[in-house]
Amino acid sequence: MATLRGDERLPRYQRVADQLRQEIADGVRRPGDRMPSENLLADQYSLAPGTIRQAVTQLVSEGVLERFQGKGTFVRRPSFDQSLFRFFRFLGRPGERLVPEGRILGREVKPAPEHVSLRLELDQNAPAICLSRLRLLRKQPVLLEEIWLSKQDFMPILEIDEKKLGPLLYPIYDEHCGRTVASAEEELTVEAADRETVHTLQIAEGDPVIVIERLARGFDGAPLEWRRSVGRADQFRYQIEIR
Amino acid sequence: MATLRGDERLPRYQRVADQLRQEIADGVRRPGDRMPSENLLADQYSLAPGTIRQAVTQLVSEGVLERFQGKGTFVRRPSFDQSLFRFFRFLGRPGERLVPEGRILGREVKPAPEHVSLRLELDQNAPAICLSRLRLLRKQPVLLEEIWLSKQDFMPILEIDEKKLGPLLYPIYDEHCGRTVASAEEELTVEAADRETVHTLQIAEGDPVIVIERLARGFDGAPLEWRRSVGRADQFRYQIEIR
DNA sequence: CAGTGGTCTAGACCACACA
DNA sequence: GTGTGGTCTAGACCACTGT
Repeated sequence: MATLRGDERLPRYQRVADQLRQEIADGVRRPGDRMPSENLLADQYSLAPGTIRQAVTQLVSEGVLERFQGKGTFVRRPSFDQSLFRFFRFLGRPGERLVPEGRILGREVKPAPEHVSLRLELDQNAPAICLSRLRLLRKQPVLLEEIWLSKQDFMPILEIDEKKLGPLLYPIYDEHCGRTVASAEEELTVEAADRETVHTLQIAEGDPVIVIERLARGFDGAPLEWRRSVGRADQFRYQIEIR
Repeated sequence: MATLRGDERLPRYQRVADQLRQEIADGVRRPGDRMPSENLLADQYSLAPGTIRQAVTQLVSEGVLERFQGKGTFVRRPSFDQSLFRFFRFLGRPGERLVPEGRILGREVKPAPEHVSLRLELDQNAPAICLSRLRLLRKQPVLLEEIWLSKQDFMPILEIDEKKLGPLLYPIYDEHCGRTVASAEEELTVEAADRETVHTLQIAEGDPVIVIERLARGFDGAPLEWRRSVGRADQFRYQIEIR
């Protein structure tokens, strides 16, 4: 028997949805987990199955859950890999996807600059983790990334073997820190390459670079990671659908 | 009494949704129109109100309809203005929105090149309408656009006063041609400015420009307009949310 | 087979807009 | 008050998955 928390003035399906979403954000239910059946939830909350169904439908449309007829309802595994691949035409034959190599250049703990601590909602001067990573394709550098994390939440990152940090970070946040990235906001601009970038990306000074700033959030909307990626503009391609 | 068309193997709410969506794409119901009440639709189709509700809910989540409690359900007026504004930081104080001036440079009828006729699903060598437009901000050119339309569907565009074509085209497609743009796919790349662009945008040869290719579609997904916009990269900023 | 989600029905009552 | 959409119930039957 589960208790329905939250504001009593809200509709019941909304309160159920909020509660389940929070359980997922808190890691009580993890990506891939199977949810209780709708009938069981209905019994537990003493609500009609239709009401539970409405709550689950909302979480499905938010991308938090996935339903499979006959099998059950599961916490969705977010896959941000695709979003990375949408950025760059990463050469290769059309349709072919090359996994870019990742090389960690730095891993430090230091106070985050103000524009980072503001977005991550950290206290001013609170210690933060800063990673630098270079991404290469066929040994060619294409993207330089600066990644900021709250030290408090991502401590295990400091202990992990450098080789494992290479290609994909979000599964590591998930497995080692219990934090799942569920959504993100990105901002794209074009700038002229500065001295340092010129060197690491092996381009000419003043060549255009694409700058992608991303704030990644958990299922409950709390900010988890801020990153700034600088890439060769001549390799850049971004596709998007607008509704 | 309305007849339910479409594949009988599909669920009824799906067939209702398809039918209503098609009526909207065909202009039988126009943006801003009020839909029949859910109870009336239920009577007309001889279905339970809940089934109609499911169909309407789907169209709302697609962005085709809007519900207002107590008032009714309406065909949504798509507003693509905002998407234009998301592209450029258009200077001004933060939050301020300057409406860019639009100046038509050309309006011709000619066969579309292959990459255009393919995307607009036109017959090879079928006549098409091609508009060139320059967008300025505080008298400063920022964006050069090449816009392609099917001649058959957009004939009235050829007769309209040039001044009215200036700022916003989509309301004109709507009012004069009965075609509503409901969604679009965009692709962004960075290129070096060519001779012609250098001249019209008043930048230096080789300066980076942002290229936005857009295919706009109607409510039923049929392609309506293809455009290629070239803008100053130093004015460019794109914000997007990923889920 | 039993258990899951998917569709559909036929109501009840509530909240809001408008005349 | 009447009519709209919003919430909620309590079922029925179907389609699919796994045992």
